[in-house]
Amino acid sequence: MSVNKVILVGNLGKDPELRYTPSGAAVATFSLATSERYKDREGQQQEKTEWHNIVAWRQLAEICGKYLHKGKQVYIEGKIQTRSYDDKDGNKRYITEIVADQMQMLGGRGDEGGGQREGGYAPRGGNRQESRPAQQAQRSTPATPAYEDFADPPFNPDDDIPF
Amino acid sequence: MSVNKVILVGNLGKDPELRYTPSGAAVATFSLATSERYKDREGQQQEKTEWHNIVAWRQLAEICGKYLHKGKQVYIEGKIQTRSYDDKDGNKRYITEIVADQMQMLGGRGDEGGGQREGGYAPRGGNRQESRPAQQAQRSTPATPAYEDFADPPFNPDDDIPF
Amino acid sequence: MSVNKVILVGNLGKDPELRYTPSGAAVATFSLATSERYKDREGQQQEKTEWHNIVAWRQLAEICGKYLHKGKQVYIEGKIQTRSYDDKDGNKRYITEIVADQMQMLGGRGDEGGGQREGGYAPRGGNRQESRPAQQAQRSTPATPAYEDFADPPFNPDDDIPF
Amino acid sequence: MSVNKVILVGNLGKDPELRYTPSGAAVATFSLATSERYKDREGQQQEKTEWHNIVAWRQLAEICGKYLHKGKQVYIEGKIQTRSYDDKDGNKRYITEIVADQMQMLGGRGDEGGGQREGGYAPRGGNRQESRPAQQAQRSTPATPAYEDFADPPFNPDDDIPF
DNA sequence: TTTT
DNA sequence: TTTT
Repeated sequence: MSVNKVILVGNLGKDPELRYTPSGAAVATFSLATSERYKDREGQQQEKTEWHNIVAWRQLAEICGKYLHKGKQVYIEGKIQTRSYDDKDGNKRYITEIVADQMQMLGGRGDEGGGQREGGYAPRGGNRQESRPAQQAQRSTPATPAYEDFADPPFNPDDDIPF
Repeated sequence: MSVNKVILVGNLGKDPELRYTPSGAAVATFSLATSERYKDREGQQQEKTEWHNIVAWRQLAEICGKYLHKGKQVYIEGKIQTRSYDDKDGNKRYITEIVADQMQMLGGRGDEGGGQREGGYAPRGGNRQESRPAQQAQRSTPATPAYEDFADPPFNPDDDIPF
Repeated sequence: MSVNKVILVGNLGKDPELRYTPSGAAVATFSLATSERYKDREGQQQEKTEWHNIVAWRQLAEICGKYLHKGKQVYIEGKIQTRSYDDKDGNKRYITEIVADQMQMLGGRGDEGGGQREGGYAPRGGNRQESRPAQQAQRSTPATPAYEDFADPPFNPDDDIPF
Repeated sequence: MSVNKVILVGNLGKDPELRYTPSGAAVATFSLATSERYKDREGQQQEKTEWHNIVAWRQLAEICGKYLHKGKQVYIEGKIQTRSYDDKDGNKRYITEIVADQMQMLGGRGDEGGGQREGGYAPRGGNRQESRPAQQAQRSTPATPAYEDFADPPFNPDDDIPF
């Protein structure tokens, strides 16, 4: 019953740090700058930069560690998460991070890209029919497209297409 | 290198239609209304309604078919897709649809809910260590949280947590 | 060259607090809960709640103060912002907030609503021609719609429509 | 009570077309490509391109007409809108467009940028107090930041700041 | 019609 | 700490 979604386009302040948990899961962290321009009361153009702590896990972490670098412009989609930890004086501290579930490299040539999703999903589908029913080819074309016309299951257009 | 994302909150115009492809994949379709209020030049409050064609596949289709109904308020996240088809006169026609990959029921109690994603993802992880290393419990609390402090891999907080 | 966008659907943890700056600007603050369900390693359904600090300014603050209350479900669109302040021991602390620029009440009847934007924008347009050229009514209908067919300038459909 | 939001990152297929309505409002139109990669059933990498019809009005239209060009990578935020028109045979046709309300140029150097919003908003604020109350400078630093600590009204940090 |  |  709720939505927690963040969309950022910004530049990395440093190269990502890639680490591994004891059980072997990759985790990449980096900071991302977004900036906003505004005019102050003297009418001067000013700029204000916001720094975001980005965390990526598993396959997406590996890709971030491999392809991102300081200054790179990226699109990040994820969720907001606040963790608590105890600082050196034993006080509870909070840190807010963006847990990425999608990353897109933007802009530069020399930047090989492709959208990347978190998680390394298993392939869909499986035992699908190779043969297409003959009558499908003969179906008439009604004014309203029937369900057979849905040409595109998400993420795997070749899978399970009914015509 | 691109992003195609739609976020809608609106109400169903009718009950969803749930169908199956020849190979057995579920597909649900429904129309969703969003409305915008504005003042016309006479200063009268006006309302303009936009109708969106929503398509959901597989597990998400099943959930839509089972739980959604006319009038229900939902959050939809997905992508824009334009399909072509031939109308009864043989002319090429285009229809733009929103292929949903997330749906959230909103509003009413009596609406059991929970976020729903397209696809029925397999569980992550697998062979994870059950035992937690003893030294983890003794670690000091540095000013900067270490990677062991990342408490929350996305979607499966219990999996692969390093402390 | 950057984007900083947050979209939340959640419920208020308390009634909003509405205050005014010395110069008279309204500011509303409230916390918003979003929750995520997941299965732990014992296969038990678990829920994790994230609390977001929301800040709204000016007209949007007034609306939040007037219409929102504890438990209300809302859609919030805004940006992430981290402020620093000095705590009682003189240490620099950081707090991350969502500065709202749109709010939508969701769900309940008895909730009069309508999308609300930050800022109290001035009306658009101004000296527009009341008379519509006669030939507009006679224009033919080409296969490709001309610019005159754009029926809908955003947010104010009656303003500046060319036909 | 509804949300209709689109976020796109893609490349222009052609230079934008900039036109003016009879009453003088600028309107820019262009098509934007987003592409998705997927593996077909032979395991071959495939690409599917989606073309979006973008419409921008007024000040944003002028900026698009001036700075965008074929191939340029942009971020677009807007809403989905379907218009109807009559084709040359007198049949009602529908076209779905994205009415942009924000545009960001991405990527290229040689691309002067800055976020652009639809509408040419009037400046906020106005007669604000120049002098800051003396006691503000002396306030103590409580554990919980008070409202006076809100350092940043959106879009105009210098306006109406209470300390 | 773009881009990788 | 980035970028324009």
